[in-house]
Amino acid sequence: VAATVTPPKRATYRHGDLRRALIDAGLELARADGPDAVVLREATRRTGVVPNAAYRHFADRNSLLQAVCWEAQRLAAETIEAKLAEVEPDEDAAAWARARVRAVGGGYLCFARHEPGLFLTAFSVPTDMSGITGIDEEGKRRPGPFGLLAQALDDMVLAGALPVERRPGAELLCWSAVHGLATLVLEGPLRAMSDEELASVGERVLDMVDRGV
Amino acid sequence: VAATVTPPKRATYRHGDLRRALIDAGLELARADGPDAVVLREATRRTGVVPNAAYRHFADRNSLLQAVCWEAQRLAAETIEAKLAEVEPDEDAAAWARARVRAVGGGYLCFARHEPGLFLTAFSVPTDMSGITGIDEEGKRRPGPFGLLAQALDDMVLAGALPVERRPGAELLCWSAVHGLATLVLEGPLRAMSDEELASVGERVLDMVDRGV
DNA sequence: TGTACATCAGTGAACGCGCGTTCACTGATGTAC
DNA sequence: TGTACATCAGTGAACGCGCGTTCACTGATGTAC
Repeated sequence: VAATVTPPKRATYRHGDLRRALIDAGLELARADGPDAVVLREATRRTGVVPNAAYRHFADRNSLLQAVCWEAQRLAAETIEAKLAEVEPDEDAAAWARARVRAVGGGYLCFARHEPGLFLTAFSVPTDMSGITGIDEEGKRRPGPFGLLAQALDDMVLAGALPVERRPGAELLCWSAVHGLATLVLEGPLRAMSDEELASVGERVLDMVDRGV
Repeated sequence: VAATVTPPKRATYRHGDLRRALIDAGLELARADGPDAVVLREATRRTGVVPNAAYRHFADRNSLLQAVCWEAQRLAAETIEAKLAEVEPDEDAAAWARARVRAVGGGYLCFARHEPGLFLTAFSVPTDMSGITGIDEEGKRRPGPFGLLAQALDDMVLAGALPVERRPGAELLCWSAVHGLATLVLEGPLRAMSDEELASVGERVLDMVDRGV
């Protein structure tokens, strides 16, 4: 859709960090038009480099997409963490834990709304993120979106807000509900929905999860 | 992925019902590999016709895809109707209505599981199916998947199993939960799930909806 | 400190592919007289 | 019942496009002596 944006210029022969630059370019493409828009040639073009240069850093187009996908997941996790940080501590531990789970869901929906392309890239590209384990970022291991949810649910159990026997698999219930709403709104038949509508339906979905889990 | 399967042969110059044949071919492509696989040229190839012949019946590739998408929705509706038909009447009107809503969800998941390509084609191609109104089929108007759900929820209200004030928008809650599970399992990070696992998680999601709506 | 050389990041040119779509055509059909 | 003609479904050939990927290369860097 969008034409080549960045005028490719470079002083040095070596690029510096081409790998990083390609991922960033791919991220922009994904942001604008979703995972299918992560086109190897376009990424190199925007980086001011010849197409095959990418093969020094990625085995093929798919490897690049994979890297972009992880990055998108990391960004999603950041949005969720921001929402989590907004939750103010409550004396009632159960209520607080509950609020945190809601915040995870809210952050997820928020990310879907504001970064539709990245959302699709993060969550509909075949990647194994089912583990609770996280994502590398500058060396540290941090929990991904799924990990944050799992953690919040664990906290609910600790706070006595969720019976232990209901805990296993609870991630899936939460995730399904919220993910479903997100995709229906993004690519599905609910695209016409306004921000307010989404917010209110979002709350209702979270209510349902809260009551039903 | 799949090579050209059908050897193109035709006795008459005129095809008979090329439009129908192209839709059917497109449906096969969608069944095998999802909406992106609905490729105009391949559809004509399988129909034993020259590529541009398609333009007598469809304005462009997208029109064909749209037609295939509707057809896929119709098939989804049929699966759901089959599940609905299996629900045996209950003296308790409320319980029966409840069971019918569950059946709608179950049919949806069932379709997603057995026809992943068609499922994606039906529900992730931009189409306005938000109306409760249905789909043309041999002249008759029949409710689509969404319509069946709406109807089942209406019945719940009538049976007193759902407070009227909770009715508006309830479709979205149900649909989100079930659709989310379906897409997570299909293209998302839960692809490894076995049939049994899916069935049991499916039940739990339906429980959640049941309790939470 | 200076030179020889291995390393490897980025280049230049090209490949084969399949796609959607357009053009001017030809062949079979159905209708009017 | 038979012929002239309009209609339009399907043909044949071609277009431009952008993609992923491969090849043999050249230029800058860093290390060993």
